[in-house]
Amino acid sequence: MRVREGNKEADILDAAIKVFAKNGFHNAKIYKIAESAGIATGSVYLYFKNKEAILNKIFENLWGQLYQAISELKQRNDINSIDKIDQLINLFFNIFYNKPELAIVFVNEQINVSHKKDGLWLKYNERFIEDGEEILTDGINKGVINPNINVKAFRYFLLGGLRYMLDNWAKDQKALSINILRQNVKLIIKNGILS
Amino acid sequence: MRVREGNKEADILDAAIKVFAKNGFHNAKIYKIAESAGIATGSVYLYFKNKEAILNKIFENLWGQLYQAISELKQRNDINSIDKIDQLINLFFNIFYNKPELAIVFVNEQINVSHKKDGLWLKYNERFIEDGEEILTDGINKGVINPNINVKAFRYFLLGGLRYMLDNWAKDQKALSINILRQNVKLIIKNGILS
Amino acid sequence: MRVREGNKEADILDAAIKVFAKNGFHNAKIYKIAESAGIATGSVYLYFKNKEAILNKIFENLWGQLYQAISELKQRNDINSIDKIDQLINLFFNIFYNKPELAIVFVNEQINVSHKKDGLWLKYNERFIEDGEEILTDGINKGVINPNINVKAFRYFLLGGLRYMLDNWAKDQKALSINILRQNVKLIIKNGILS
Amino acid sequence: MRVREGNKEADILDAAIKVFAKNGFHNAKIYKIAESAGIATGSVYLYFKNKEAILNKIFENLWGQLYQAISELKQRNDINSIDKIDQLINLFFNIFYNKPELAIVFVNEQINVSHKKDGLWLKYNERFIEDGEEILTDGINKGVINPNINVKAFRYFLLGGLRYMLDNWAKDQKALSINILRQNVKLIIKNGILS
DNA sequence: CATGAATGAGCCTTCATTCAT
DNA sequence: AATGAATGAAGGCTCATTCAT
Repeated sequence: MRVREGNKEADILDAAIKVFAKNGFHNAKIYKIAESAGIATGSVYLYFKNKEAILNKIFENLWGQLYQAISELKQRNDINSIDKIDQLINLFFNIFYNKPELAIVFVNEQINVSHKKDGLWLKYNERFIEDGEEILTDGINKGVINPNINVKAFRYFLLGGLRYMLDNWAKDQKALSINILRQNVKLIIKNGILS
Repeated sequence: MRVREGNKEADILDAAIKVFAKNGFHNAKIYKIAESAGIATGSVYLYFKNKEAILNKIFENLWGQLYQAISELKQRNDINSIDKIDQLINLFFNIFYNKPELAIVFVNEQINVSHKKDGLWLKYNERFIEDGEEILTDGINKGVINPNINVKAFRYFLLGGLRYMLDNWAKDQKALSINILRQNVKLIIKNGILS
Repeated sequence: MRVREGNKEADILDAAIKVFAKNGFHNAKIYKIAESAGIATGSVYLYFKNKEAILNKIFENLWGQLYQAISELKQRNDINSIDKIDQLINLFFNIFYNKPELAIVFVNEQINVSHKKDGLWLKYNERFIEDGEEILTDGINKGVINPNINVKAFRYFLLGGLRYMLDNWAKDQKALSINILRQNVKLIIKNGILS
Repeated sequence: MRVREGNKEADILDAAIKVFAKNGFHNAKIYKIAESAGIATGSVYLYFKNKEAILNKIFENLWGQLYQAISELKQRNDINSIDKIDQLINLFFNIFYNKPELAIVFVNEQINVSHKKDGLWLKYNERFIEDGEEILTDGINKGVINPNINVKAFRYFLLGGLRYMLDNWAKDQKALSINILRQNVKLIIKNGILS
């Protein structure tokens, strides 16, 4: 039998991230992904049921990583809630630091991932949200975070802000350093923009 | 494209917003838009060159409106920069207050709008950005806004946060009132989350 | 609007019968059917949901015709059961007399027709069988048909014999006249082969 | 194609009969046949040139058996023509008695067997037909069979009837015993259905 | 001989766009 | 202007067959 050299599944995922980032999910052609992965078109289907399953796997990996990290973060006793949110922000920048194409996919293709309950990414996502809200609530209860902040509203705003920053950075990395973005998020989130 | 009584162009745009919001640009069928607009499929092409042109027009209208509003806002002398940013935030919530479907299209389909230079929306968008940055810079110069804030980073963060909030609100309007969202953005932006 | 000339649905069915007869259902290409019908490939799908639906329609028409005919035959009072069976045999030969390709499809593609309950052909087929068995049972009860004949076995044998005859005739019409076949079926069925 | 212990060629043929019977030739997947035969997909091609060759072999074996049997039958002097036809009918029922799946393949997939002259099954088939017609002609000449019977028409009718009976029996063996079918064929063929 | 991963030709189907009326 | 039937390019996916091991 022919033995697989390397990891074809990973090759396909990497190729798909590139093609999805460049063309968007709907304009991404399977044969382009296969070409980029250095395999034949049909071989894609040895590893993934269909085009959507590739995108699902990308998000499964991503949200799995995000959930794993926030889960550990939540349990730490050595830092307070504000520092945990600081680390949470770092988390996003670190994950995408060397992967601008992944950032573009993360931000723009979430809408195309299947929301069927069989998706593992959805579970990770839900748990991530739970842990994130828990960190915030904990901060409010402990008096370090403004109790007037609505947890859900904060989540939307922070995540949305991060996503849009990452997307813009990824599309033109020279325009603005990722670290400037990181610092500004933290600054605004913690202190607002008043001088 | 002559516009008759009943304004079919507007009918098509309204229909397209509904269908784009529900299915996404790539899964939106022209015949569904036509059906929703109460005209025949082929008639869509009397008013728009193609599917993309419909989306372009939606964004042209939107960014035109946004530019118009920020332009006026910028020139006001009766309020300071912080209040102008306050009004800017209001602007977004007000525009989409009764148009959740338009919010969904605004947030999710920006990526599908042609970036060719012939697009009027792009000009409005650029000018909107210019005016927005001017308001912020002005605030910094006048000492009311923290000078450590990077103008571009702030723009990405605020717009991203607003977009994501609006998207989530639009998809489940009962979950969180739009005014809670509005208040929280302002609170966070101005004061941060520290208690 | 473009007005249909002739009857495209009928054109497609005729074309499909030709292509199915020549290549079999699974080797029949939609573009070949379209070509034969004088239309574009995509136009086939204006009239039929998919390839299978074309075959279904062919069988719906056929069994509808057969059911209609046997239904009338059953109710006749002017002829006895034996004559009804005689007419039943005629029925098959008459239907396919000028349509050898249809005969080939009828015999060979029945197996590829969907047996889902939504198929109208199935209802016609079931009713045809009911009426056929009724005619035979009636003949037995009235003493004109040998009571040792099993109704179902007879049905299988007669229909199978007719089908195979028609198939062979259709594939080589010069080899044996359809009327010789017709006479022989009747002869054998009624009297057997003993001299 | 060397045959080893366990006779993989036979295993493949048995597996193929099952899969062909269940799904039909065109919906039968090679990997399913291999799976059922307990070998790897690629190994099928060590024993058969391609999918069609498997079907050819099935028919070669079948028609070889049928030819062999009719050949012996033809030469017998101890029974008359009518009894030979009786035995001929038995022949079909006996061959498929314990092999309903083979019956289904025999009846439905004949159309998919290659008719290229290189097929051994075709020779057996032709010789079978010759011998069968000879038996009938002999019966006519000896006055035991009705001389009005057309030999070819009789062949079509009998074989068609038998095929269809076997197919229906194989698909629902509980509905009607194979022996009832057998008796009815003989009854009808010999005496007709008149009472 | 045996394996099963890899290949890639091939086709059904969709749907944005066109155009005869 | 309006219609909607007709078009046909395009691509996701299947699976018989191959071949490196």
